Amino acid sequence: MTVTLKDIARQVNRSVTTVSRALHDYDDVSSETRELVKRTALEMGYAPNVVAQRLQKQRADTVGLILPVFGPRLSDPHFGDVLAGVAEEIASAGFDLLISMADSPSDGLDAYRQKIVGRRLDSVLVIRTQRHDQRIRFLLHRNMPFVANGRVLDDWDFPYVDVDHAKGMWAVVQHVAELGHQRIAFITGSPQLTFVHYQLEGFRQGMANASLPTDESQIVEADLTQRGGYKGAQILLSHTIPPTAIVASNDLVALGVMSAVQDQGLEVGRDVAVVGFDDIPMADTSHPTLTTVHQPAAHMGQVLGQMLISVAWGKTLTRPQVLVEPSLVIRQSTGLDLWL
Amino acid sequence: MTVTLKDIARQVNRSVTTVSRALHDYDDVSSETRELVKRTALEMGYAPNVVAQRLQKQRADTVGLILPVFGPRLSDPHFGDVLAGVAEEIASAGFDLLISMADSPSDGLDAYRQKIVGRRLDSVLVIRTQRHDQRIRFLLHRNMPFVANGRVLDDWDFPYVDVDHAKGMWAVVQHVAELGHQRIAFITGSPQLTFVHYQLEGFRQGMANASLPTDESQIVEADLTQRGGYKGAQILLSHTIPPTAIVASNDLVALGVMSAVQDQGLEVGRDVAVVGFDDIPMADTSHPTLTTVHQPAAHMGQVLGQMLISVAWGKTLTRPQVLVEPSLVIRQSTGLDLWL
DNA sequence: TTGTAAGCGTTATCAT
DNA sequence: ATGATAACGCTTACAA
Repeated sequence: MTVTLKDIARQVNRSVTTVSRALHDYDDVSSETRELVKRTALEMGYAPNVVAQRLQKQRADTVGLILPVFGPRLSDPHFGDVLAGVAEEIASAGFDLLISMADSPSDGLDAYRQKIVGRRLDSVLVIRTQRHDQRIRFLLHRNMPFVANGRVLDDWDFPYVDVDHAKGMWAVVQHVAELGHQRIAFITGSPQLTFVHYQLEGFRQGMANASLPTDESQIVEADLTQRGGYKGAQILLSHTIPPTAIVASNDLVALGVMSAVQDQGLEVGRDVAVVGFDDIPMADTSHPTLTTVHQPAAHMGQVLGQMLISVAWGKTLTRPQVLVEPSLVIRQSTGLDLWL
Repeated sequence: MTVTLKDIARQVNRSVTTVSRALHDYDDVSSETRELVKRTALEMGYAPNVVAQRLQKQRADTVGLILPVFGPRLSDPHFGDVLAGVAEEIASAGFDLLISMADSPSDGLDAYRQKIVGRRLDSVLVIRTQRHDQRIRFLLHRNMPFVANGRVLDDWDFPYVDVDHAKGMWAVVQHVAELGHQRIAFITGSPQLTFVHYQLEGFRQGMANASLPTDESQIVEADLTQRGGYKGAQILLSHTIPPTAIVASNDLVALGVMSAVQDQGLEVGRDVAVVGFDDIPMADTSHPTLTTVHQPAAHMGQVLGQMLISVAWGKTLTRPQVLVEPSLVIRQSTGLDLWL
């Protein structure tokens, strides 16, 4: 059925070795043979068996991503953009992206073992890092090439790309406080997540810097989805003294918040200011448009992709830790003109 | 460095064969040896070399997706949801999802050749089908296992899962016409795409059924993104007689349309009705919420996943062609209450 | 119950 | 310029 080197060899009356070398343009094969081999290969519809090549070469030319059970879904636009950047970048180096889902809730440690030790992957992308991330501990311990999209709180040395969430959130609070808001609420994801941790840090520092007290009851934890934001906002708005501004851990949550605010008959930007994080495309076309913190998702994906390829090749990275500066994008949901 | 069967064999003083059989629970190996082997394997941190297993077994346990150059981006929520369904489903069968990007604009025919003939993939998912799709022709011709998410216009027999776009769009027009709209515009993607073709068919039939003339200048082609929708709406609204309703090929486009409408100082649902297609999560939290055609994305993904595994195993499908009934979801963007 | 040997398709080494 | 041989790590007849 499938055409192998052996088939071609038989056809052209040469050895398998010669055929292999001819196809790879080795210069110790006569031009006639080379031509003959190449033509025959084409005619017979030959394509190399990548699996065999890999067994021989001991490389997989593949970057892996293991989706944690409680991680971002493939349908999260920000994550999708990062991933698109990664895929694009590694594709240009001939690498593929292998996505598997962690079956166990143990963050897929088993999956890592199986895929990486099993030589199926040359390097691994770790996403949605946690404050003390078992996956990273495991990968470091097994000495496996990986790059993380996010940091950890432990003092470990490993390559990552992250946005400065603390600084971003600090700028958010600053902006909202300058608009005159005093009761600023925050809908977060699990504080186990590193980026949430840093956002909280930035939030608290921002509040302190604006001489505002941080009311812990104004900080609610929710699923990092629109539904989570909707529910979180409902809780906050039902307080006897509801907040006048609601800040969210990401844009999806913020969109849910806007929806809840509007369903209460309130106007976003006038009655309640809303701020997100990520700057997904939706943030610019929602109504009102969403004030948020911009993350260069695709670009970060590309950087991640380059790093993943470098570590896959065993190179040492010239710049293993990349911390991207976020930027505040002020739009209608904080109703700038109305509050000044 | 890496632990192989040979290493274990040496350690326990048995042959590689015995070790292999012990690990696979063959019953012709003594329980003592089995225990010994398994314990040693665990201690040594053994994980099978999947590449070698595959070369031997001649299977890849991998489903492939080759992203066409002009296809949906990973950041498209609807597509992400479908893909999540696929990934989830095939993961439970121990399959992985391999994503590569077509480098050539030739729809990735080369990529198909390389990956499938190269035995790297057991089956392939084809997305965003075109009216006469070269990829499908190629796959059929090479007799390769695949499942398409979408149909073609040629009379070919192959497995697919699709939504009845014609029926969905027909229902949209029906709904909008019943609200009293006469000038109904349509922002589409390229008519080369099968789903756009069927949407156009449904649109025209719906218009005819409502005794409305189809004005071709009211049908504009755009990128299937929010930006595309924004631009398309701008064009339509600048007509001397602008439409009172704008229907879009998907929700992303519709969200862009809403944004453009609102930027013109018009109110969506009152001045201009807007309808999308897909029912992405955003459609429910946008402001106003978006009337759209629901597609059971995750479910379709799961069905696709099951079919992909079946064809990968060479099984014949009991139900190779699945056409899902869409359902109209009426929300605020067609301002039902206002028009009645 | 265990071991030997062949083979999956490819590439690298060493002869010729 | 070409070929024989071994090796990558694993599975599976077949033998013992």
